[in-house]
Amino acid sequence: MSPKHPRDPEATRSALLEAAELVFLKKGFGNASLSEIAKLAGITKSLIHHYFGSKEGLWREVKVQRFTHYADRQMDMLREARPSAELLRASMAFYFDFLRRNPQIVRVLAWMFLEQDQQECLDIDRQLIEMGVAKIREAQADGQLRDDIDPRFILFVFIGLCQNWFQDKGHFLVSFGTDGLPEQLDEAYLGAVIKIFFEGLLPRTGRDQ
Amino acid sequence: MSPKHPRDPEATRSALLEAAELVFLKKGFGNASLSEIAKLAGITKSLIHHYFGSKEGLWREVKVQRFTHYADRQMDMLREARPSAELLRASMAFYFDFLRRNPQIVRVLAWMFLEQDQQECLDIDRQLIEMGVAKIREAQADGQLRDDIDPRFILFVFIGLCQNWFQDKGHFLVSFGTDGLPEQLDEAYLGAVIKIFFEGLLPRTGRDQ
DNA sequence: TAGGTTTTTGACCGGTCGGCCAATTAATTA
DNA sequence: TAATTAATTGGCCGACCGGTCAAAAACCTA
Repeated sequence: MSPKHPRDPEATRSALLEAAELVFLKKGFGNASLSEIAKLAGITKSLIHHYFGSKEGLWREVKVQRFTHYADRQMDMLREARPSAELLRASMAFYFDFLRRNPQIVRVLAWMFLEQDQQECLDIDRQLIEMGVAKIREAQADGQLRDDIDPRFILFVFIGLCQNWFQDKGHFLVSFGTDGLPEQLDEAYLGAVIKIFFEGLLPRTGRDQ
Repeated sequence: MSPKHPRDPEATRSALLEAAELVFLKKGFGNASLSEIAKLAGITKSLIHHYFGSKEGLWREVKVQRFTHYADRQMDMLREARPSAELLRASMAFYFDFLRRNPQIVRVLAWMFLEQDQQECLDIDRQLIEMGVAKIREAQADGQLRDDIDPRFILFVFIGLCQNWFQDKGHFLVSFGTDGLPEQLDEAYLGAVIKIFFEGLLPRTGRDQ
């Protein structure tokens, strides 16, 4: 006779992680309670300790999981990007779109900032940045980007302009208003940012694009 | 004979607020405990309820206090800024410097994002934004800034580029490294950002500045 | 000085939290 | 099938949480 409660440790584990991410990202570490997470995952609180040792352990795992997923996708993008201004534009659109489809990562990064805690993801992150900086440096050497700005600042601004939108988009909606802006606000912002990022705010007097 | 425990309600109140800001901004609302705040302020927990009603009340007051201070200074800046590209540059430096000297506001804003809670400061904020947008629009009409970008996006990017630095500066330091960058990293970043923001990344072929 | 008000205290409450443990149930191995 | 291991449960613990309350202490007013 088959058991009434068949077991599936991996499914349990991932259900737990999923529930934990949901609750942690909504309420933050301190405000989240293990009982709520357990209930949402359909298991007992004790199982959390069985799989992750402690509340901190679970939170750490949630962050690492999200961050590595994030890093993997970014790495994919960087690998296939050839260094040129045109492809930097495309990379920006790609990165922007990734954040749009994975809003969790923006919250994870915000929590990491507030908790001053980024230790676990340092190595991956550094690797990511080295790749990005190298690409930009090449494009500068090619004369496709101005070379009087440190490539690290360029990359930082690149990332920040995208993240910032999804972090403060709500702020924009309620305080800036959307009168006269197109339906697809995300695209409109991205378009504006790309213009500013590449061409700047000052009117161009020459015939350069 | 003089009393052993002289009273000073205002001093108590502000000591309480100061301690609360410290603890709340460090740990967040959920992780902070009233006992810790009270201890730090040198008073009893009960006094918190006497002055602010509840933990939420105290947190709200901390945020409002910080935010209005922030808004006041920004308002000062906007009032005296004449609309021109040159003064937009100066405004950016001013705003940047304000954030540097008031790192708390960056954390407050981050907490507000994560808690989806900006209700209390909406009116002030909207007022601020209207002023900023008006200035930019004037500068566009004068031909000092390109006018094919919505001024709201310009203001948003303006603010974001500054905030982003102080939010992710730590990230920059550990992952980007500082080799070959000047001692005053803040200034170096500001300089780079101003270049990008106004002139863009693409090489300028004409003789325009 | 007498009476009333505000500030401050310390003891206390019910509730929830994270964590622990012994017992039970399912899966694995021999 | 028997023995072992892993997954899962429910009950329980001490600690701490935010909040309440009555009383003491300082201040104000008359």
